[in-house]
Order: sequence, then structure tokens, then C-alpha cells
Amino acid sequence: MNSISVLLVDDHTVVRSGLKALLGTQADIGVVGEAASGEEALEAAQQHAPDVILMDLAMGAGMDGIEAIKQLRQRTPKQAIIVFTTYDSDADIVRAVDAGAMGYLLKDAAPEEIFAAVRGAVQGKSVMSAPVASRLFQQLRNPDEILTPREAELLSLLTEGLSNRDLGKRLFISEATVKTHLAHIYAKLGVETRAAAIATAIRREGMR
Amino acid sequence: MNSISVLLVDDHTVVRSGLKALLGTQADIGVVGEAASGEEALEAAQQHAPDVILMDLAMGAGMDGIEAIKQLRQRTPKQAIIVFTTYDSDADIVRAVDAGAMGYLLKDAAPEEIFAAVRGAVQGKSVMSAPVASRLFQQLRNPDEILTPREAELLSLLTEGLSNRDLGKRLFISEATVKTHLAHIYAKLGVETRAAAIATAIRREGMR
DNA sequence: ATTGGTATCAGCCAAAAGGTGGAGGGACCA
DNA sequence: TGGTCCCTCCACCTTTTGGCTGATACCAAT
Repeated sequence: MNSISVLLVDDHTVVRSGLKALLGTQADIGVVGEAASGEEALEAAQQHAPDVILMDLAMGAGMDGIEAIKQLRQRTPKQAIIVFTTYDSDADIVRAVDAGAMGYLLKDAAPEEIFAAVRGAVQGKSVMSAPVASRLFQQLRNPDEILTPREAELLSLLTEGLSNRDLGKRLFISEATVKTHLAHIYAKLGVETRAAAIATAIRREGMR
Repeated sequence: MNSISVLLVDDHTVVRSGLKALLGTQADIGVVGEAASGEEALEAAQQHAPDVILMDLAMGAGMDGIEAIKQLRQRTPKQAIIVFTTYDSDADIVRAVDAGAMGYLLKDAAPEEIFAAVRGAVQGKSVMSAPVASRLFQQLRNPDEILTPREAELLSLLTEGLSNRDLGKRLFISEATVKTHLAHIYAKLGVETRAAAIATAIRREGMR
């Protein structure tokens, strides 16, 4: 009975069935459930009690991946969560690891890499795609540049072109607080205007 | 022998196997080949002579999806190409259709939608996801969205985070003129702030 | 010759953004 | 317990943007 049970969380049907097909080729790994949203993931995690949860961060509507990770960690801390996503945004990596992710794979990872991550996760090993790892490493080296979770969140919304007022509404904070966060973000990114911050953020990877 | 042969082009292994698994459930559809890049796609298209090519636009390295479509259309014009991608960037849609795509599906499309698109494509029908269709329609309605050379120049500098004053200096024009151009750009892009314009411009491709 | 598009410039005004400095509460850790 | 982040908020002030209205000039096509 040493089959590793896996729960897949992704809003794309094709990605789910792709992973299922891929993981199905491994005798020691079995997909026990699927979920298309953060909410569904919470339910499914309790129902199936999987060993590993493979989760996309970007979920169309409702709860986002980071929030889902946080809640999962609270409710069922024994389950290992591996982030499996397309983009390797700086902020996402930090936030995901912070929220309690065990691994971080990009969707173009080789099948072997995925298998290794799943097997490693149950043993408490943390596996990540090479580009992700290097980025995370870079961030740890100059901690001045790391945005706090809240700042990252703000920056991400910033790249959608929102005004300070809208940012405040979206995050349920005052415009004053938005300005404070922005000032910190500018300082950390080494820019002076929101325009430059957006340009930096989007080009600096990921954030598309 | 009325099975529709399909070639899958996507740099993500999981997406390919997902599509394969999904399409495999349909008796009248068969996957005859896979490719992970534009170059591979050209080869595979000649080798397998598929009826339909399902292709992701965003391919990691090498030739991008749009270029691949163009070349495929030249070499094997009988094959129907369906774009199957995650992001519904305005520019991508227009460029893909322009390059000769028969359909445009988003990756979160329902399986039925995908089947319908494949079947429709061999009959010369063009199928697209609802959000894509509406966006395309919008674009056709205002062809005014084309920026003049000067405006494009300005927009490009804008994405570097310059202020109006700096833009003026850089282009040897007054700040007033900069503002005029910007107003025109905003109108054409359908945004109200420079922040949104930058976000749109950078994501809208090319400008990275 | 008139029209249309592009590029250039002005002035005025309201709104938004950015800079400065300060402040309190909560979490975490030594 | 004290220090250190992080998040939250406020007031005041300057600079920057954006919206509006209008103008001149060049060029090309009708």
C-alpha cells in the first residue's frame, strides 16, 4: 500500500487530465481526486486525505492559490503541497513558499521532474524547477529587494493599471495605506514612479 | 476511415497528454503527432499530414506560435489550425487570425467545446471561445486602435517609466505635445491612465 | 481646393500621485 | 521585555497627470 495519493488542483481541464495521464504511468503514484478551484480543493483535501496536493496558483475565479495553500496548511498540515504553475513570478514564489508550499514546479517541467517532486514531497523534501530555485536564491541573497506579501500583492494589482483609490478598495485598505506600500515598493525596486514600477514588475518576470 | 487526425503543438508535456487523453475519448478523433516547438510543428505537419493542428501560441524558446502558423499556412494550407492558449491578449487574437488560424480556444474551454472546434475546423468552420469572440468583435469594431508611428514611439518609451517631461526631452518635443500624444494613445488603447497603458503595452506583446 | 490625418504647441483646471514625517497595534523572536 | 517587522492610518504639501478646448502647419489623396 505504498502508493502515493495525489490531489490535482487546476482550473484547466486539460492540465488535470494531462497530469492524471502522466502520473498514471507511475505504479507508485495514484490520483485520488481533482479540484478546479480553491474552494473545491479544501473539500477534496478533507475527503480524500491525499499525501500530496499538486496545485496551480492561478485559479480563474474565487479563492486564489496562495490563499488555498494557507488554508490547507491550517486544516491538514500533513499534506504536502506542490505548486505547479506556468509563470515564475518572483512574488508568487516567495508567497507560495511562505504560505507553506513544499515544492514549486513550472508547467513545462519534464515528467521525471514531476515524479521526483511528488515522491520527494512525501519524504519532506522540497523540490523546485531550476529556474524557480535560482530565482528564489537570488531573492534570499539580497533581502532588501524582497517585497513583503502585502507589497507583492499590491504590485501585482498595480500592473493591472489600477489607481490608488481602486487599489484601496480592492484590498480593503485606505488610500493612505496604499501610498505607504507604494513608497516602500518603489524604494525596494529602485524606481521613483508607478510607471517605472509597473515596467520593472512586468519585465522582471512572471507577472503577466 | 473518417477519423479526424490531429497534431498537438504545445511546449508543456502535461497539456499535450491532457489533450491526448481528452481527444482519445472521441472515436472520430485521433492524435497522430505531437510537437513541443514551432520548428517541430513544421516537421510533424509534413510527416503526419494531420487534418487539424491544435497549437499553443506561447512557446518557450525558438519560433513563436504566430510565426509557426504563418509558415504552416504557406506549406500545407489544407490543414486547419486551431489556437489553443491560456491568455486572451487582444493582439494575439488578431495576429493569430491574421496569420491564418481557424479557431481560437482558451485552455479552460470545456471538453465539448474543444471537440466541437476540432470537428468544425475540418469542415471549414471557425470556432472560438466566447470571451475570445467578443474581444475580436470589439477590435473589428474599432479599427482606430492602430497607433501612428510617433505614438508607438512614445508608447515604447512610456514603458520605460519616463515622465512627461522626460518623454519630451527624449523626443525633442514639448510636454504639451507629449500630453496630446498620450491622450490619443489612451483613447486608442481604451485606457484612462498611463499605468494601464504601460500594462497593456507590455503585455500586448512585443514590447518587452 | 477641400478634406483628413499627423505632428506640433498652449493654457486652464481638477484629479491623482508622490514626498515627508509621524503614529499605533500586532506578531515574532531573542 | 525589548527590538524588529509588518500593516495600518493621518495630515500637509508639491509635482505630475489627465481632460478640455483650441490652434498652426505639413502632406497626401480626392
